[in-house]
Amino acid sequence: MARAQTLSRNQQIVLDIIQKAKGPLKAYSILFNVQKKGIKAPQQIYRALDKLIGMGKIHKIESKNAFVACRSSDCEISKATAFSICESCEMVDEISDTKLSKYLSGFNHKKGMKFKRFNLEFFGICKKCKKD
Amino acid sequence: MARAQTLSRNQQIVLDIIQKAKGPLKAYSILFNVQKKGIKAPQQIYRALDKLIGMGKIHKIESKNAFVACRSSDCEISKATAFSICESCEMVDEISDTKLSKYLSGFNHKKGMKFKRFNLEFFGICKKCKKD
DNA sequence: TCAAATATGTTATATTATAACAAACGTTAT
DNA sequence: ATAACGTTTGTTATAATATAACATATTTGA
Ligand SMILES: [Zn+2]
Ligand SMILES: [Zn+2]
Ligand SMILES: [Zn+2]
Ligand SMILES: [Zn+2]
Repeated sequence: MARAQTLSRNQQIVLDIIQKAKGPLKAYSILFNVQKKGIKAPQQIYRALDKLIGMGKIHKIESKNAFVACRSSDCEISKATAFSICESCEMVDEISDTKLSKYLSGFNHKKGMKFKRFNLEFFGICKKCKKD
Repeated sequence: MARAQTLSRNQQIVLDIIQKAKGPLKAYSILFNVQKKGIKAPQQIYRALDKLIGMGKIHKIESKNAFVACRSSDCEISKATAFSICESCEMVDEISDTKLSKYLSGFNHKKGMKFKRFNLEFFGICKKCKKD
């Protein structure tokens, strides 16, 4: 069983650029940024992204088709993710709120479905954008 | 001010097919299904989808890039949406739980951002799929 | 050291979504 | 009525996002 504790070359390159970024990055923007490092095809990016998501190192912001580094130590397996998203500047902030997370993790569907995972996205205008 | 109480031709066609569907529909699958009615181009579908979303008649399931009819009378403006999604059969069910909705609508970000809207997606295996 | 699993490189293609422009239609005010 | 306005439609082209398929290389571990 390959419990990938260590990242492969491409995975590390992709993770680095996502972690350094100020905001969410799109797959093709990552691709353009790493072409100098020898990565040439979308597949290579998407494969790294998939693995990194699986490890909980990054998250996908579904409403934006973009990727952010995980800033919380809680969600190593990305089972319970929540984000705040500014509709003006595109800023994304990972929410780690224990109460919220517990509340949602304990939430059960009336129709008897047991949830394994959730993703929550809040939208609004961030403080910085409100000033303008 | 055009308060579209009434749907346009294409909007009605697209809404009809989404409402009749058993599960979420993708834009291009809608397109193929309405070509007999004279709709020929993706633009026509996406324009109708945008308007219908704006009216709260349908919702986009972000993690699937697919669209479902609104089954709840609560979310006329799609400000507070929650879904349960089966990872096996792709079934999507809109959750309308007043307590959940109130809890999330009242949730405020620590960093002072005021939320206008949220979307929540739960994932698991539905009852029907569990039996297999 | 050999087999299995994982990662890579590469080309091609599928899927999802928007841009741009022209024409038709439906209101409403004059 | 008719001009003016906003909205909807039709249409062609293209952009952006994501996966298929296959060959090779590298790592892991029995
Ligand atoms: Zn996280
Ligand atoms: Zn902002
Ligand atoms: Zn709804
Ligand atoms: Zn199911």
